[in-house]
Amino acid sequence: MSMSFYTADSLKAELHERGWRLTPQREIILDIFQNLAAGRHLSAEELCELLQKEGHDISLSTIYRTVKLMARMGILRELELAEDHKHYEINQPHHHHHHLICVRCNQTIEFKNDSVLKIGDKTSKKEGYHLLDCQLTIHAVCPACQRSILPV
Amino acid sequence: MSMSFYTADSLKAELHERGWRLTPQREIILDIFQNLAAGRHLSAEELCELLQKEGHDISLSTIYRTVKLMARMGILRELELAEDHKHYEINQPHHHHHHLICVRCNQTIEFKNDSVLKIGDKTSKKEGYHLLDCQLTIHAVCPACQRSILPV
DNA sequence: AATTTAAAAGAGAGTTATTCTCAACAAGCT
DNA sequence: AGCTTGTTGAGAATAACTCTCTTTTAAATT
Ligand SMILES: [Zn+2]
Ligand SMILES: [Zn+2]
Ligand SMILES: [Zn+2]
Ligand SMILES: [Zn+2]
Repeated sequence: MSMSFYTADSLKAELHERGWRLTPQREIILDIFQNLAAGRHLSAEELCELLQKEGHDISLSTIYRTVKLMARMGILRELELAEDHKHYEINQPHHHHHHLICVRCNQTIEFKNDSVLKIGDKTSKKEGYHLLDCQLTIHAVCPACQRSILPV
Repeated sequence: MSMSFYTADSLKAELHERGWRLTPQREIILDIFQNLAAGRHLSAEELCELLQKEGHDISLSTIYRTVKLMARMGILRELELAEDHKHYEINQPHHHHHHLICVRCNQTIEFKNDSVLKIGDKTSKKEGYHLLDCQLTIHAVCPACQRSILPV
């Protein structure tokens, strides 16, 4: 699994390894995710608003490019919740969690489970893959929706 | 977990329970997925092409509506692979599998792991949710992409 | 078998998250 | 300081998916 904490310098080093550059935008976005409350995740739009609130005008194009880049580097987790857009959060194995989603009302519960990461480690190692992240997504019907007779 | 095999009759019964109807379109689409090779999954577009090849003209609207409906009933699994669209396959616990995806080239390996379903069962039961499906998605870098110096 | 009612299908427009394009800019090397 | 090339920003383009509305039809009722 990738390292659990990135500084501007370690990000710079890892970018340079691949011939890429550390820009102020990338540094600021990394900083936002580093300082996000545990368990909080942002969509591209939410990240854009948060950046503006803090006085940083970074274009949506750059935001989309940066979170995708960081996800592919293993710095961010790309979460597919039951919505029509992606969420991102910093990738720290210690705070690893997974999602239990109601397919009717989309209510989502986060839960932890240590064996999931072990399965991910074992499986990727066996195939020679370099693990970045693993996510268990459970689709189910929540208690409230089980009681309701309403369609969907 | 839901039943592992649906006939037209059992689908009809389950639809009627909720005041819904069994249409020829729904029956045909169920049949397609029942007869799909194990491990094969279809996008909405792919399903549409396959239906046309077999002489069934079902509109894309209906296809999108039907796979979404069947996923919410637990009949189909909705897979979020590393592409820009969803895939569907029949939901049979016996053939349950999960996905190891290269974030650079999107190559996907399917693998089985019995404990994943157990974790899903335990977690949903604990929260009072009715389990429909659970999927472990591993994001990683494949051996070929580890060797390549190319960006992305 | 005919009637009735509401669910579902089909066609196409509409939505929107995300990607693409390209000119202007700037990080980092010499 | 100058050069090379990766990156940004703005907006257009893309495409998966949903919505709207009219027509059709499943299936319950008479
Ligand atoms: Zn989360
Ligand atoms: Zn619910
Ligand atoms: Zn599969
Ligand atoms: Zn690869």
